Amino acid sequence: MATQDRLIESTQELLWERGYVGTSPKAIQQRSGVGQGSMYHHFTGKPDLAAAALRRSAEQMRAVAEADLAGPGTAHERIAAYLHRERDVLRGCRIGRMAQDPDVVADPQLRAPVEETFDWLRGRIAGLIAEGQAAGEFAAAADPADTAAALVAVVQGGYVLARAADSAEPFERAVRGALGLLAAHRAD
Amino acid sequence: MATQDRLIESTQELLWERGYVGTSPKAIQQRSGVGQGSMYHHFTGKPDLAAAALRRSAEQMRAVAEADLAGPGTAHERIAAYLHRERDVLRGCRIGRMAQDPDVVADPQLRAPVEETFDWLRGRIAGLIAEGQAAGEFAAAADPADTAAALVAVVQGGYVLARAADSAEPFERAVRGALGLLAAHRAD
DNA sequence: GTCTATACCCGGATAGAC
DNA sequence: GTCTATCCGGGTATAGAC
Repeated sequence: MATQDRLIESTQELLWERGYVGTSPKAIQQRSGVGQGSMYHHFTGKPDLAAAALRRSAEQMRAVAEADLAGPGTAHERIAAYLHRERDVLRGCRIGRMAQDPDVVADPQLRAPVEETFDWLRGRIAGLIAEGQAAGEFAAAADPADTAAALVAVVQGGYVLARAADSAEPFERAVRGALGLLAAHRAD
Repeated sequence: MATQDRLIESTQELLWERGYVGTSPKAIQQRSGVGQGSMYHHFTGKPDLAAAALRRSAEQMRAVAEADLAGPGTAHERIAAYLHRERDVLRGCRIGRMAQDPDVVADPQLRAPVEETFDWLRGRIAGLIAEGQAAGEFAAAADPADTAAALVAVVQGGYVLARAADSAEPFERAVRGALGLLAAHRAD
């Protein structure tokens, strides 16, 4: 693997595990096996490398979500597949985690991939809900964009509750609860 | 105000703004106006002081939530009041934020107040939902604990989406979306 | 109780040799 | 491209004087 890729991949992992403030250049060098000079040759510094890592994580998250959302089945089934996807719940969301870090939120280069990912995800799910409404699969009363925001929030908040409890259970409850409420909306 | 209280209060603020890793003893001393020696006289170190600050924040969060949840009105109205409470959305939740920090999650002293707060909140809301079901106000199909977890997760996840977007809008959408789904569950 | 001095390692980066 | 040396400040604390 190319040196840049090893740096980016190690940075992705560390950002996920320890956040932006908690991730040091030295730790990145150790995990990637890339030396100091080499790292600063390929990237101008920590923010630059973190931005590259976040862009890649955002791409990957999008691809993984799209795999479920574009799958077979009704809108409800595809949303349920997304929510029930197997996850390492206690690790949390590598993109959502960044939203807690003030240094990330303050830097447009770092915040952009985070913002874009959630904008896309909310829009994608809102589209599915609208589709389901058009097909008579959901009641038409709910606003698709609001409902989509709620569903995405349940996942992100589910991670918070799971980490707080040091157990995946609250995440699973939240997802079941959300799908239960959504089911009540089905037109049939 | 007593020296301890100034230290605790400043630590509460800094933990909220910058998280545990992002909060240094030096910053606490500067914000509180308390000197180095004084700080280490009253607390054994950063974890000790952070634990005291988190316990206090947990108490306060609980009191604020209880004010809405124990208010007048039906179960649905009280839950809606809690969800719609005026918030400085972009600041996020001072307790939920801690769940992202690996050093907090790894230290039982620090994680305990976080875990207890969310356990209490989920239980309190689950009780309200059960009450509403008994009164015929909600359909009996939904599991109260699951639904409560979903509602709490919507709030926590709403903060994540809002900070990602640098706007309160996604939070408000998520709350509206959740209440919209909940409304569909009303027995009438 | 509070102050100043001191310690030691880490964070984040630059410089210049190879 | 990569390595080692060097820099300066900050993080987190201890020691001992007042």
